Amino acid sequence: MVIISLDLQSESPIYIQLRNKIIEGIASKQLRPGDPLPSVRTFAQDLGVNMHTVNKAYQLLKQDGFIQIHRQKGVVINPDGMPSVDGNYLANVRENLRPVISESVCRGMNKEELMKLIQEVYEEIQKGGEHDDLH
Amino acid sequence: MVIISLDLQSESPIYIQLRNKIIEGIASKQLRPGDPLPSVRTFAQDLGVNMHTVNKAYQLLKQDGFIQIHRQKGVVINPDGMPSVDGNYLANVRENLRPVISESVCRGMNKEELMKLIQEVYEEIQKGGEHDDLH
Amino acid sequence: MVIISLDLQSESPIYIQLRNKIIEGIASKQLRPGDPLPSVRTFAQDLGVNMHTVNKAYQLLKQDGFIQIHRQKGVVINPDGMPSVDGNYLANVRENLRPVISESVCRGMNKEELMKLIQEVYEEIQKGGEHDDLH
Amino acid sequence: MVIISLDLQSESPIYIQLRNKIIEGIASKQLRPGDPLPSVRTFAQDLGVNMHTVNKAYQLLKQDGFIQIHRQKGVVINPDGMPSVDGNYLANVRENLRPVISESVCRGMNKEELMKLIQEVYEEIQKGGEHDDLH
DNA sequence: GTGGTCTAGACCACT
DNA sequence: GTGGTCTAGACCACG
Repeated sequence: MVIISLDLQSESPIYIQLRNKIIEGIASKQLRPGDPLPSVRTFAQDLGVNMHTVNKAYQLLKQDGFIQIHRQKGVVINPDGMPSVDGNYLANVRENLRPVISESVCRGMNKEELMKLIQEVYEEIQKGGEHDDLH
Repeated sequence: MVIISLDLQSESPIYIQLRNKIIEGIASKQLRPGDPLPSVRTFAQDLGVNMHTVNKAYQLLKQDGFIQIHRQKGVVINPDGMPSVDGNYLANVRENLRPVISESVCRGMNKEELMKLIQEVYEEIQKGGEHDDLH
Repeated sequence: MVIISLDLQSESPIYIQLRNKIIEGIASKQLRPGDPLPSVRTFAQDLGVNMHTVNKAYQLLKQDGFIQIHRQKGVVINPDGMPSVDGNYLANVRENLRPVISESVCRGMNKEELMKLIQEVYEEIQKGGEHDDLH
Repeated sequence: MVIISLDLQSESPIYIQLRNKIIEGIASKQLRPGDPLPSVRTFAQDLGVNMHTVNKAYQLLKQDGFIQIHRQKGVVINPDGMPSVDGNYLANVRENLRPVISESVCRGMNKEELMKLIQEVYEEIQKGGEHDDLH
């Protein structure tokens, strides 16, 4: 599995960063449905954080359907596929996007520049996974 | 000035919400450079929040160059124009966008759908200001 | 507020017991929408358990819409009303009821006895609140 | 014997699920007093779970008088009849029912709806056995 | 003072 | 060995 780097000084909680990193891993196909994730304890040790912090990230991911916490196999990327884009999620994303886009507009970005930026990030995410298909 | 609605149960701090709402106001041209903003005290009372909270939002906005705070004239949208898109800001946006886009990808949105969503939000923001150009 | 008794020896986790007790309090109208709940710390001290245990119960209740965790007012019974009976919840209840009812059937209870038992518990819950309308 | 489906991601332990499924089988008369149950080993293999897990379920069932375990004859549904409804069991059921009923009340179910739900589940259980009286 | 986050360390149930 | 639960104690952001 690819190295996950956390910013322990960041304002955003570690468990949120971890959650996001794992989601990025899935988006970039470095992690695929059915793939195992480390146990809370070993992962915590590897990352240099507390067990509970990893657990909190796992609980979030489980709640949203990204992973399964299995009684036998441990933790795996949800083999039944990812959660879908429901109305609830869409509303959420819109609400998250609003301030970001607003600020960009204020700062003078036009629609084209914004679109280009989004596209760049989009491709950056996909590119993250093309180097190692094996993990 | 248009009514600002805050979600007091939201996970995001009130002062951040307030900051964002004001930025949205600027983006939608409901607030224009030179426009006055309420004093910390009256604004706090109108919103039903703590004075410190409004002050914190103002400090953030001032720091980023969105507003100016004068002892006599009070608070105004920066008449010298808005801050620009510097490398620092761009890097920040990218970092904020990554998890959102990643999750959308995981949930099965393709690039076109994502672009359409962004565009919708973009236009939604601009539309917010077309009703009352005066305030 | 009425005394809440927890069984620290029980097999069911304390935070689940606490969650249930609070729900029972709402069902019996000892707790009404808008009523405040103690802070995690004071409640923990009153109950003789750890802060995190109370917090976990609160998080569960918040997640299901029974309470709101308010930035200003602290924790309150959801003033906008209780969550409704959706399909998801119904399916859940059925799944929980199945083994209980099955075992009762095995042990020789007929439908009438079962109904009577349910009714008794139902009225027991409502009766819990008739003594003190004030809290 | 009818297929038993276990949810390996469920929060409730597998051996409890298994215990309950067998009790449901008895309640629906798919399993009758004297009927044999698979040996621990074969059952474990069929279900794809650990031998200890099946054993634990059997021990629980034996303890409550639902099954008998003989060294030679193997495991059978108790031919001397099922355990009865004693005060201990009743108190237990009431305690289990309380939170479920409370939550239903909170969510706005009235007594009639609740009764109807119970009745439905009750009949669902009985219906489970009408297809194959033989096994 | 409030909840949110994080740590360290412990016990237990489950498989 | 796994996750689940609980404790004690700490720091911080928020209001």
